[in-house]
Amino acid sequence: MSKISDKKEMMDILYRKSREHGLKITPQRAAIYLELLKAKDHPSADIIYRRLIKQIPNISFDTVNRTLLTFAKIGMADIVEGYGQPKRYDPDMTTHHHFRCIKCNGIMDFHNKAYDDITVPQEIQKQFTVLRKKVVLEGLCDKCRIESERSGICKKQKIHV
Amino acid sequence: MSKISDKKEMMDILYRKSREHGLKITPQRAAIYLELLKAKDHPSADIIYRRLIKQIPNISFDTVNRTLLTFAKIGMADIVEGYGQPKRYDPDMTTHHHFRCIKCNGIMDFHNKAYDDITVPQEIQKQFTVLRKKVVLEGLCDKCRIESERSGICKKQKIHV
DNA sequence: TGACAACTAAGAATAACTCCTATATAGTTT
DNA sequence: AAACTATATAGGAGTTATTCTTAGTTGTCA
Repeated sequence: MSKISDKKEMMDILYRKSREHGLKITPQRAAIYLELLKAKDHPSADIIYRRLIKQIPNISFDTVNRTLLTFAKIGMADIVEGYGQPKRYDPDMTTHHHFRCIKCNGIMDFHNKAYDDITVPQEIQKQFTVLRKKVVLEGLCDKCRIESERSGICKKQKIHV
Repeated sequence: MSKISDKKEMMDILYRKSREHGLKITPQRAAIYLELLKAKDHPSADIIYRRLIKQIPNISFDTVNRTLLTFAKIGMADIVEGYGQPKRYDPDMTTHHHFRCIKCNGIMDFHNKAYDDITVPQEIQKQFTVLRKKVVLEGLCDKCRIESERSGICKKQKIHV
């Protein structure tokens, strides 16, 4: 749930950042960025691709994937932490935090002042240059919790997460 | 840097957890678990596999991968947050936090009382069942920072992270 | 407006799993 | 301690996600 209010302002980011890094602004790149801004679900390259082919039927997956990686490199998007499987992108570059459901892998953004203000320990500051900090909460979303309960508390002898 | 002092105690976990879930203790499984305990680098299945074939030459990658996933399912290992690419495992199940280098992808564990004690916001508690919480710090490790600086502050027209 | 670095589509190649199947074996049960 | 059986295994095939290659195209800057 990115708090992106002004799309024009966001497109300025595309122009400014592209210029800064000597990158060209192509129709594909602009479309990919708009699609990412629109998305609230931390989409993978494949999902963005599938949304885009409706408007640009012959865009290639590689272009989408490459462009999203470029956005991540120049600080126009973040790759959100996942646990294997496809990379997922987030156009919200402001400090925010994540709740992740360990069952459905859904990630929910949230903002929290106290979390924003955590201080980096001395021992870490000495060894590393910290550019970003975030709190990751993990557990079950309501939907998955209810499902787990419905499917029986704990069938003995069977693994289930 | 997992704080694992007593390997015998850790092997007990293998026996206890396996029994709990009706899983068999095979030589492969024990070897995979020992190898994971030994590792301090949050290895991927492939890395564990390559370390193991030295002692068990005909072990299959699938067995290693499947077993590590099983460990994660029954709470004997964690899959650490990654950004695409292979899943990486951590045998340290105690609450701890991560620093991740955005360049070399190295992950360093650290413990911090203040971070352990952060409280989950009401809005999250209402919607989700939080099972775990951790702070993820991201940036550059010393090695990569020095390398970035050496390769020029910012070659214009070139992207580099 | 022309040079050229950056970009593109399409498809091939690679990486990282994941599934399939026939065989083997751990942990009972007898 | 032999038989049983659910689970595990090796090896290879299949799948998914990503990256590379190539030939041709297009923004940008001079």
